[in-house]
Amino acid sequence: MLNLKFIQDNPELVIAKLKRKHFDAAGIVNQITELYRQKNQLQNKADQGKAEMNKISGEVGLLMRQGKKEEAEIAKTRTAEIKESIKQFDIDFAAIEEQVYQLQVQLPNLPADLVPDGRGAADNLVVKSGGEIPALPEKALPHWDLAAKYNIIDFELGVKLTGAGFPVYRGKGAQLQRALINFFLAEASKAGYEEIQPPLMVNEASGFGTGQLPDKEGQMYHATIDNLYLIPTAEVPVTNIYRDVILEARDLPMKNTAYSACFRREAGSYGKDVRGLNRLHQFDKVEIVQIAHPDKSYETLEDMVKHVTTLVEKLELPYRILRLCGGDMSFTSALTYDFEVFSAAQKMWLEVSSVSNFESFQANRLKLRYRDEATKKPQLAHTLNGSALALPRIVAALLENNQTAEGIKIPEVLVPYCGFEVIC
RNA sequence: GGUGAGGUGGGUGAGUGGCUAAAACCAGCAGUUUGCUAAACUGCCGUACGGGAAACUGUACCGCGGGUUCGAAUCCCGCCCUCACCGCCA
Repeated sequence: MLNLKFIQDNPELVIAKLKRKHFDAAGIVNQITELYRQKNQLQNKADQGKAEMNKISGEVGLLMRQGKKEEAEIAKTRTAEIKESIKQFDIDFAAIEEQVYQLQVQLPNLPADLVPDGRGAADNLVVKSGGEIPALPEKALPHWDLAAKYNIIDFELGVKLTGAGFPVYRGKGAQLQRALINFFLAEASKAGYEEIQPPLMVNEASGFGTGQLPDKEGQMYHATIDNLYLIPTAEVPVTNIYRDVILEARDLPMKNTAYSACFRREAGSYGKDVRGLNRLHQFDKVEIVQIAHPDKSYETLEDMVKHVTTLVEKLELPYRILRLCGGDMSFTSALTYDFEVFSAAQKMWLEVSSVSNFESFQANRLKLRYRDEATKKPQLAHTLNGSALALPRIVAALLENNQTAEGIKIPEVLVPYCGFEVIC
């Protein structure tokens, strides 16, 4: 959520920037600035009234202690009217605050200057690519057929146990999962991220803090009896560590990594690229999160992009990095880089990571601040996160790209983690 | 699931109607002293929203919401959460 004062002070800038996200903010921004004015007027009136009440109460207390009961009674008679007017001011004030808030949450984050113009996926800018797309033999199989052939992932069994989108990994398939998780965590630790093992369920306050609630409620599994939500990403619990926290500037950046299973209902996405591992209800992911000083957050973003780049390179996967255009970015992001790997049998680019700077958009909602060293005042920090990496599509690409007549070759870097070199 | 206790500032914890934004201690910050470290001493040490060029100042906040009262951290009602013990159990 954008900062209210910032909107108030820079209405034209907000409107102009949001145009690049193809969001017409003029109406909302104008309403906000008008309501803000009204809000301040009301607050002034209410505060004056309350100050008067406090004064009278003080006087009454003094008179009572002096035993001047009659004078105290006289003072009391003055309060009824003031009290009534305060009550009304407070009601109006709360109503306006609520209106402002409802408008405020409708505004997406402002895109950074680097964000390319464009409406959709076709307009994203490829900023880097690497690796080589392998030339597969004629009879190359898609990963779901390879999974069955080598008996490493059982989609049917998952349907029996739970439902579609909950595959069962077995044998070397399960070991490969574990190897990838350990590899990703080890790399993150090496890069200075503190490892976190978070809860896989969160409460409402956490869901709200990172913006899944109230708007995207339908995307999370909800255990209604206990009112807990299964996390769609470790970003939720890890970022919420810093909810309502004021950090010292010298402690920034905070760097955390976490492996977690991720649960997504994916309501409404049925039928689109859902075969095999392409889109699941439960999947594994290692996430990296940083809390950065506002002056440093774009350096931090570059740093995170580099980290993810080394991962796909070490896995020897053909990849490309996209800088998302205004129309394709998420509501909350200021700048996002998507990582895609090429899955050679499907002949498709698959998104395996999304690394974003949210600037203070998330922090404002989380009340995540740091103490400015010069002014000693709390300021909103910047939050960033990225996948490093999401497993299923990595596995899909690994299986498809590395298939040979002798079996599936494991990338060298993973062999120590797997304990085998080939799946056959 | 049963029973009991409790939610106060970064932490411990005092406060049961006005003199309490809230004692005391610890941590933290600045300084004095000291050959260094340490210790001792002195001062500072909440957040948000308003007003003000600023100094400064108004209001709100003691889990959340409501109520009683001239006045509520303190009394009443509802909700949420935490802890302890017992039972069950990985």
